[in-house]
Amino acid sequence: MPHMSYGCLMAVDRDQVLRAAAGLLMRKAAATMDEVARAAGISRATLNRQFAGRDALVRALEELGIAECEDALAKARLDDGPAADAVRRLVRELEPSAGLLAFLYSENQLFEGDEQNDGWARLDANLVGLFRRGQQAGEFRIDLSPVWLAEAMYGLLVSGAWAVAEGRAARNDFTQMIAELLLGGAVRRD
Amino acid sequence: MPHMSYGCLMAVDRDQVLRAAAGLLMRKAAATMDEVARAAGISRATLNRQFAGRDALVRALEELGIAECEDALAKARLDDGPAADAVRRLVRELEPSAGLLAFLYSENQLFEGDEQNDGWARLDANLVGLFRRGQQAGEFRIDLSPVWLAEAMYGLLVSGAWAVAEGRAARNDFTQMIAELLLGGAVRRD
DNA sequence: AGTCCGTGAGACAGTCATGCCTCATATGAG
DNA sequence: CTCATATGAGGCATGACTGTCTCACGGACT
Repeated sequence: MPHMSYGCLMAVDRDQVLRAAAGLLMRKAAATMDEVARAAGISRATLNRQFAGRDALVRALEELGIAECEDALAKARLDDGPAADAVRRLVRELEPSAGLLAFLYSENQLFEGDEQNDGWARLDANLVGLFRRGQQAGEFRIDLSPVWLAEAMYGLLVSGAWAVAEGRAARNDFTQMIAELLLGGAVRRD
Repeated sequence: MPHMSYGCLMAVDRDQVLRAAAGLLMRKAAATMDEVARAAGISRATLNRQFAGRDALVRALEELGIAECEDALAKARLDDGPAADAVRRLVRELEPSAGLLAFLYSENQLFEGDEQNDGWARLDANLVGLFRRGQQAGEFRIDLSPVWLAEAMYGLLVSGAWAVAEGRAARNDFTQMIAELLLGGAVRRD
């Protein structure tokens, strides 16, 4: 039976490993388990002790992504105030998770097996609900479906993460450029 | 020496194979060469005769994507009329290529090898130029960089392709929903 | 009919990632 | 100090994909 201090350290390590894996896999989705381990600063053996196989790692990454999104949704208080402000808060809260989201976005393997984590469905429902609320309040245009707005927001988050990762955009502009484009579009307001 | 009719048929086949490969790889990026061959209705042997290895296939897919984008850019006449209309024309012309673009978007393997096809750079330059023109003409807002607008357009095309592929959006709405969101955003105009 | 050529099917070895194993080591607990 | 535990290093067997080969079949042209 492991000591409590060990258990505690393992939890920290597990999270660090997950972060490092996400950072690497975002840039190189076909990375070897050995590369992932090296990126996390641990050996392949330890990585395999913590995650039984690549599937388990990706699944854990998915769980982490869902948990972070749920945290962001909670912190953004989607039901408070104007929907546009809620969107801005949400994008800001989602920024640290953008890299992980970008990886999960490209990992369509997950959705291939028909059993997909229902956490995404819950998140989608909340997001769609936010855009629907904005429409019903007269804030948002009604010729774009809430489902599409949610999907587009996800896509813009991924694009933003890529643009920042490749140096095509400044990290400080992340929240602004995504939220402003999603809300206001490219055409100049008069 | 192959007969002319053979050469002609081979060209058609090559394109059909590329289409089928794009259609499959968009949904399952890790598909086997055998699966790709079966999706294209040919045997693995023939697939390997047409494309020497997986790399060659992906490279050919990339070439096809670039060529289609260049065609779309040419047909959209980016320099004619209001920039917003040019964007709408471009999205419409790009629609048939959206699936292929979605695959290439997730194939970050390409950009890992530092030698990336400069066709993308040319396309980027044209697209960025379009948004810059819109800004200079006072059509587009200037607080969003042309580079980001181009990146966002690419991301929205991919998101749209996914939404259509998963049945979350109607194919008929593709052009409209992308162009309108990119140009006008979610907030209702007064 | 005869010939050519593309194709499909199958077999083959080579390569690589994976998962599991053992062993030596260092660090922390008692 | 002694011991336990997690770790790193390395080896090994398995499985999957790949690239290439051979052979037989069928269609097209002469």
